Amino acid sequence: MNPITKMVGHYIRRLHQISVGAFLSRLSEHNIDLTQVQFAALSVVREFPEIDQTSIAQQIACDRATTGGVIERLEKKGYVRRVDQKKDRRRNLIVITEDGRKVFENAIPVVWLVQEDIMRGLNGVEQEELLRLLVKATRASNEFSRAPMTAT
Amino acid sequence: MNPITKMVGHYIRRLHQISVGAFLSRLSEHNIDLTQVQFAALSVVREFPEIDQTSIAQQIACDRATTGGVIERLEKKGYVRRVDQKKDRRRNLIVITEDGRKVFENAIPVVWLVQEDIMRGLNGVEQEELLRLLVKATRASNEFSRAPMTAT
DNA sequence: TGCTTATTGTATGTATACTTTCAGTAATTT
DNA sequence: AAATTACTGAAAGTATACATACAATAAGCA
Repeated sequence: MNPITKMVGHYIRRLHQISVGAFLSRLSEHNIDLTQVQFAALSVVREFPEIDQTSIAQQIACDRATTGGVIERLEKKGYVRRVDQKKDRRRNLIVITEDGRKVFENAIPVVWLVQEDIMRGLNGVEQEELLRLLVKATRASNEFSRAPMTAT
Repeated sequence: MNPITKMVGHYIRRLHQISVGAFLSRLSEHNIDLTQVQFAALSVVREFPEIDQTSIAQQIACDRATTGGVIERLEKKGYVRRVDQKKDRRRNLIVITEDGRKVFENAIPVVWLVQEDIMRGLNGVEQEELLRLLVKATRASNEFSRAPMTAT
């Protein structure tokens, strides 16, 4: 018996693969060109009208380098704009565009379907319990993570 | 309230980040140079003395391209060897080396510590329940995944 | 036997996700 | 005011993780 079949990390990796895959196929079914992380970034940019990349990184729990790439791809698709700021010239302020807002709103109902896809093997009680345990475990280890979430 | 804070996928991604991070720091504390996936691949190569890349891919649930890269890095470190086969010249047989065997065995106890790290916020009952739910959800969605696990 | 199909590994391109390092800029301290 | 420290974004390097396409090879079938 292979030791990996008893390791949580292995199943977390698997479920992450499944989650990413389900997200992509569901959204492309609806002709929406967004990844999971791009959706997360867009949701933050929408919520906070003028936000810089470092703050986005903290909200979506990616590091600055990764977040920079995510924003770059969103910008290339025309869903956000980078605005130079005069007050602090190190920072880019990221602003959602009309296209970005539209795509995000179209994506929301589809994204809820993905939740079902991921947990399709579990009944209602189990689904709630999995979410609860994931949140609890994540919260407890958040501070030990390289890119901790600093927002609630 | 940001919608991503209610999405399972978001927490699965977070816990995966935490898991990968914990794995790397624990193992580097013990001067072992292995990633989670490399460990998984090594464990399969050890269990099946003469195995080809596609079969490894199925066991660790990565696609062939990704697995090729993993094996390449393990080969570069001297933990596995690629052996040309005469019977079927498309296939490489992957064989674990003595170094690889040693590293793997040293890694095993450290890897168990990682399991604790990941679930440090949960009590014993919750830890078992999380593992159970992860296994159940993964199994149910396995067939829908791009790189399904074909081994038990 | 010859043709078609399937399989294996690889190459290329994209997207996360991190590390380190760096330049430019701002804030703080002396 | 000058020096130090901190912050911001970006660049380069590594490792998954996929899609797609391809060449070489093997297996199946007519």
